[in-house]
This record gives sequence, structure tokens and C-alpha cells, in this order.
Amino acid sequence: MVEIDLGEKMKENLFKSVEKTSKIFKNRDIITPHYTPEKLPFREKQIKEIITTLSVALKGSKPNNLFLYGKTGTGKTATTKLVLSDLKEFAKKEKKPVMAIYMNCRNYNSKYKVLAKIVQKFYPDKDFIGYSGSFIYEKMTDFCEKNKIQTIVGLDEIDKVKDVDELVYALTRANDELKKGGISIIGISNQLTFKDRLDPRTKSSLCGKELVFPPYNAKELTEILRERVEKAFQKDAVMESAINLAAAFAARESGDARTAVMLLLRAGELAEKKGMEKVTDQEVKDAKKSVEQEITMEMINTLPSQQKLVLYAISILTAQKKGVKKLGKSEEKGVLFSGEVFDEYKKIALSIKENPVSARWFRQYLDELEMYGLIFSTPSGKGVRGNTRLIKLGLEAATIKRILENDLGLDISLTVH
DNA sequence: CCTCCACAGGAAGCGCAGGAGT
DNA sequence: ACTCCTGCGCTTCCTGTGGAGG
Repeated sequence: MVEIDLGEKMKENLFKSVEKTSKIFKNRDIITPHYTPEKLPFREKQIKEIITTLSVALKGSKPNNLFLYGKTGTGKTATTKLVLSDLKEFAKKEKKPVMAIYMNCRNYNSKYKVLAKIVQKFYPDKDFIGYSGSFIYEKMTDFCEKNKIQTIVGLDEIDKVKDVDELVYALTRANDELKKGGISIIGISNQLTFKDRLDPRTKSSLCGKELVFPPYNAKELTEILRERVEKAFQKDAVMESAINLAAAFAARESGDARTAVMLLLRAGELAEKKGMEKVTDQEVKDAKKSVEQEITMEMINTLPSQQKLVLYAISILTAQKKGVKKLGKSEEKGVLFSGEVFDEYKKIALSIKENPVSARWFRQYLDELEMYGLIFSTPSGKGVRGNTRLIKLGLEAATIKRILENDLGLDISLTVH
């Protein structure tokens, strides 16, 4: 009895620390990229434009198609979702025959899947999976015609649809055929090249009206962050300068609101872990570092295994200080010839019973590694015999070595040293 | 100046997996 | 369920290039 009592007193529930309210966060969800804010600063122009285009649907006529273009994190998705949900709400209240459907084409990546999704929205309690494409098409047009419905379909990441031309053609044809209803498209893409891949006819019907979402500048990002911080964090939990810094980082990188938000979220988590009551500049800086490291780790981890070995060979040679080269008079550190890297790579590959790739493909790997910014290379120039590349590691050798050894398992570090 | 070195990088082709068409 | 086709990763072969060395 006594023993049990003691034990229970000493034992703390594992979830206790989670349960207690945070000193930093008030509502963590609001500072995640997933969250759709109900106010979108600096997008008034775009919102107004979309509304004027769509509002004719409330009067029973067919709106023009819209095409929204802009880089990631510029508010395309948030704007579309917001406008469509408001349109839905308004139409419901006013009893107007208007439907708004939003879907991400990463999940609905073919003409068939998109049409099936639309029809499924029309008949929520029925299941049309397995029916032929033409049957679905008929169902769709029938529903619009009979109920005199104006349908707006928001197709996010429309570039992911394999047969876009057919999809757009089918939807515009449906729209033309309908006498009493209509189907309009809002296409969303972040690829500049997407438009050029389209059939000219598709292009003219889809991109008739085009809206550009420019990247945010630092001032705008600050404003956006401030608004979110107010709702997501406790009062005065984030220093003003920390917000500015996060905005400045994100603006310099891409003008992407998503990364700005992610940065603050991470900074908040760091502050919380340290038991602090305030998020300062330092946490934002650390957050940036940790995000960057995560990105490089992610990048390295998704490399083909042979390419990992190439990178590993470079990091080993660099760590062994074999990279001190005399180039004419001057001496440079951490520089390797592509030939010696290839030899080392072959050695490593053979030692773990992997077939090394050919020299030609090895060079291709080097090109890719350079594109990712993991290595730098320059033509040899004078001081070096022959025509070769001088290779330098983009990051610290020890970091990359550690990540790779972790990733590839210990078998390498045992056989090679 | 020519030759050789140590590569760079284009072109063609090969085997394979996975998607489209039937 | 079947073949057919296409794209991809890779090899093989080849020509080009820039400096070192004789």
C-alpha cells in the first residue's frame, strides 16, 4: 500500500506537459501554412477582380473563365478558397442557383477524376466511380441544365492534370451547350511555362481573363505576419523585431508567405522548448537555420543512392584534407579533381558491393549536385594539367558526412575510413 | 609546335518499368 | 489481361578542349 502510494505521487503523467497552456502560443493552428485566413491583405485588387467576374453568376448568366497565376505562397489558393466559400454562402442565403467547387488537381489529376468529382458534388449520396467518361459528362450537364445551376469550378494546381486540354475542352463545351446553366473554370497554376504547353484553343478559352499574384515584399509580409501573430500567439509573446526579421528573410528568399509563416511557427516552437516567454530574433535565426538544414537533409535523402555515394566520396576527400591543391603560385583548400573523386567513389561503391556507374554518368551526377547547390565546380584553367573540373563542397564536409552516414547506414563507415 | 593528358559533354542505343490503348 | 509504347537511367562511343611538357 505504502509503496503504491509513493509510486503514484512520484509518477507524472506523460501528457501533463502537453496539457498545460502554452506561454507562447494561443492558437497554434493559425500560424501553420494550412490555415486559410479570413482576411487577405494586399490582395484586394485580385479579390475584387474575381468577384466582379463571378458576380454575373448570381444574376443567372455565365461568368468568364479565370486563370490565376503566381508563385507559391502568394495567396492564390487562400484567395480562391475565400472567394468561393463566400460565394457559396451568399448564394445559399439569397437562394441563388450557384455552386462553387474547389479542388486540388494534385488529387484529381485527370479529366475523368475532375468530372467525377464535380458530379459527386452534384449528387452527394451517389457513387459514380466506375462509370464511363461520357456517362459522367452527361450527368454533369443534365444536372446543370435541369436545375439551371451556375457552377464555378476552382482547379488548383491545374498544371498537374495530365490531359488538361481535354478537360478544359470538355468543360467549355459543356458550358457552350448549356442553355439554362453554366460551368466556369478558375484555373490556378504556379508554373510560368504551363500556359505555353496548352493547345492554343484551350489557352484562349481558359486564359481569357488572367490575374497575376505578385510575390509579397518585406513590408507586406510584416503586415501579414503581424495579423497572424496577434491571433496565434499570446500577447507580446513575439518581439516586433522578430516579426520583421522573419518577414525580411522570407522576402529575400522568395516573397513567399508560406515560408514566412513556417519560420515564425518554428521560432515559436524553439522558444517554447527552451521554456522562454518570448520569441526573439535569435529564435527566428535558429529557425531559419533549422529549416535550411532540413531542406538540405531532405535533398540529400532523396538523392539516388549512387549519387549519395558520389557526394560521400567528395565529403570524405574534403575531410581528409586531400583537397589542398597547388594551383600555380596560389594554394587552394578543399578543391578536388573530378578524376580523384571518381576513383574514390568507385572504391567506396565496390567496398559495399555496389556497381559503380560509368564515368560519363558520374559527370552527370556532378552536374546535378551542382544544380542543387551541394557542390561548386569551376573549369581547371591554368596550373592544372589537362581539362578537368575543380570540385568544392557547398556545405561543411562534416555535416554532409554525418547526414550521409546516418542515411546510408553504418556499413560504409565500417568498411571505409 | 606538336603531342599527350585528363577530362567535358554530345549522340546513339539498350533494358526496363509503368502507363495507355485495346 | 494482353500488348504496345514511351520515358528514364544508364552505358558505350566519340569528338572537343585547354594546358603541360617535351
